[in-house]
Amino acid sequence: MPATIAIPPVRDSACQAAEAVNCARCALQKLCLPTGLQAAEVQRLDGIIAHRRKVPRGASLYRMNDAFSRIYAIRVGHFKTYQLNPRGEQQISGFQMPGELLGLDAIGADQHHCGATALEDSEVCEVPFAQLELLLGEIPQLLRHFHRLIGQELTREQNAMLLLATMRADQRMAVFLTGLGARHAARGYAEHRFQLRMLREEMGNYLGLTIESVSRLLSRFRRSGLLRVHNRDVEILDLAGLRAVAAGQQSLPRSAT
Amino acid sequence: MPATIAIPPVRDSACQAAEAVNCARCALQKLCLPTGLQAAEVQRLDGIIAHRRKVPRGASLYRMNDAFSRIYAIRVGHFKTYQLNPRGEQQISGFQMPGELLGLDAIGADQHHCGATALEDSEVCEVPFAQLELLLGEIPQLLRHFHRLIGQELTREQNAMLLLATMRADQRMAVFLTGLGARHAARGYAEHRFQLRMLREEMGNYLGLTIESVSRLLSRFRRSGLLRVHNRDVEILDLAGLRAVAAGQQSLPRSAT
DNA sequence: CGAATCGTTGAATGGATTCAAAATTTGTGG
DNA sequence: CCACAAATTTTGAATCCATTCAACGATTCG
Repeated sequence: MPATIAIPPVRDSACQAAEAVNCARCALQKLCLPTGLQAAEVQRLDGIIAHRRKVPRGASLYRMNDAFSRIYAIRVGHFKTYQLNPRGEQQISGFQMPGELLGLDAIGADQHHCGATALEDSEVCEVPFAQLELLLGEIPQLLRHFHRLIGQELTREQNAMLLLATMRADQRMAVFLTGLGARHAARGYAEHRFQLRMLREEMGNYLGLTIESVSRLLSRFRRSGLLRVHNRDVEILDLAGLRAVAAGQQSLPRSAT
Repeated sequence: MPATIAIPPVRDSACQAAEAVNCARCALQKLCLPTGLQAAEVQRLDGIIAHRRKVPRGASLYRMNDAFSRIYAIRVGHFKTYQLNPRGEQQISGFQMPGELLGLDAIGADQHHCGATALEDSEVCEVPFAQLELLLGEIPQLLRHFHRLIGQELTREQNAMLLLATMRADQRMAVFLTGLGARHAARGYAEHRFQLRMLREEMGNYLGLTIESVSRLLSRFRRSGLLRVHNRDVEILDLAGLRAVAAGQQSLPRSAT
C-alpha cells in the first residue's frame, strides 16, 4: 500500500448512473423536483423530461448569454457556475452537486447570465422550462416545492454574500468545508470525509482568495489538527473545532508547528 | 441662500403616497407584480392585497425567523434587508426601493431568514403568499412575471457576490453608486443626482468595508472630480469616469491634492 | 520519461483595518 | 431660536491580513 495515499477513497456517486432512468426510481427524489408529489404526478413530471444528457468533465452545460429554455437537475457529478466580470475574468458563484438544480438564475429572462461547467464527468436531466411552467400551474404541490428550491437558492447566495462580506480567510474556508460536508451528508455520504471536486484555484476564486492563500489555509488547518488533506481528499478530524472556526468563535494560529 | 447647501434636494418620492391606492392606478405598475397583466387580472391581484401598511423609519417590516405568510411590494420609501451572522452582527444583504419586492427569500420556507427595516418612513402593499400562489396557478402571465422578478433577485445577489469576491474598495463603491443611479433612473428620477437613504455604516456593511473606508473613498471620489457629496446628497459629475472605475478599467489616486 | 499542470512555501509589499481624535450634523429641551 | 448632548462623519497614523512575486515540489498524462 503506497504511503502517499493517506485517505481511502470515498464511495463514488457515479456508480448510480446506470440504475435510475426516471424520476420514480431516482435515488435523489427526496432532494430534487419531485419531492412530495404523488406517483401519478411524478409520472407527469417525468413525461416532460426530454432527455438525460451526459456532460464530460470540463464541458459546458450552458454558457453566459446562451438562450434559456431548460433548467437542469444534476443526476451524477458536480458542476460550477460562474459569471464573467467586466474585465472578462471568471468569477465562480457556486458549486452544485447531485439533486441540485442548474439554470434557475435565468428564470424569467431569455438568456442565461451565468455559465455552468462540469467539474467531472456528469449527467443531468433536462427540464424544458415552458412545459414545467405549465405543470406548475396544474400541480400546486409542484409549484410549492419549486418555490422551496428557489428559496434555497436565494438563501445559499445570501449566505455566500455574508461569507464574502464579513468573514476572514480562515472562517471562509471553514464555512466552505463544513458546508460541503453537510451537503454530502444530506446525500447519504460521510460528512467528515469527501473529495474536493474543484481545483484550489476554483476554491479560491469562489471564496474571494488567491490560490496561495487557499494552500496556506489548508496547511494551517492541517497543522492545527482540524483536517487531514491529501490533494483532493479531505478528512475532517475535528468537526466541532472546524465549526467553531466557521462560526468565528475561534481563530487559527498563524505560524507553524 | 446658505453656502453649505451645495446640492439642491431631489424630488421626494413620498409625495406620491396619497395618489394611488390600488394596483391599477399605481405608478409603479411597470416595475412591480402587475406588469404585463390585463386590466381584469390586475383587479384580481388587487383583490388579494389585504392591506397597505405604513412602516415608520427604523421599524421592522419583518424580522429573522418571523413566520412567513406574505411578501411585500414597496410603494413608498426605502428598506434594507439583513441577516445576522453567527456572532450576532448584522450583515446587510441589500437595499430596496419602490416597486421592488420584499420577502422573496422566505419563499418555500415557513420563516423569514432575513429581516427588513425601513430606512425612512415607508409604505408597502401586503401580498398574502398562499393566495398569490393560487393566482399564479390561474394566471400564466402572472406566474411568468413573478418568476422574472425572482430571476432578477437571483441576478442581483450574484452581482453582489461578484462585487464582494473580486473587486477592490474603490470599484465596489463605484458599482454601488452607479447601481443606485440606474435604479433611480428606472423610476423616472435623475440618474446622476440622488439621496443616499442609508448611513455610511450601512453602506460599508453592505460593501464589506468599514465606515472609515467608506468615508475615505467618498473623499477620494470627490477629490478626483467624479462626485459631489454633501451628507446624504450625491451628485455624479463624471458618470463615464465612475463607470470606468466600476468596470475596473481605472483606479483612483490614493493621495490628495 | 518528460512536459505541463497543479500545489506548496517563503519573503516583501500593499490595501484596508484598527485605534485614536477631531469635526460636523442631528436631535432635544429650555 | 439657541445651547448642548448624542450621533454621525471625517481624517490621521500604525498595524495587520491577504496578496504579489518568486521559487520549488508534486502530480498527471501523453
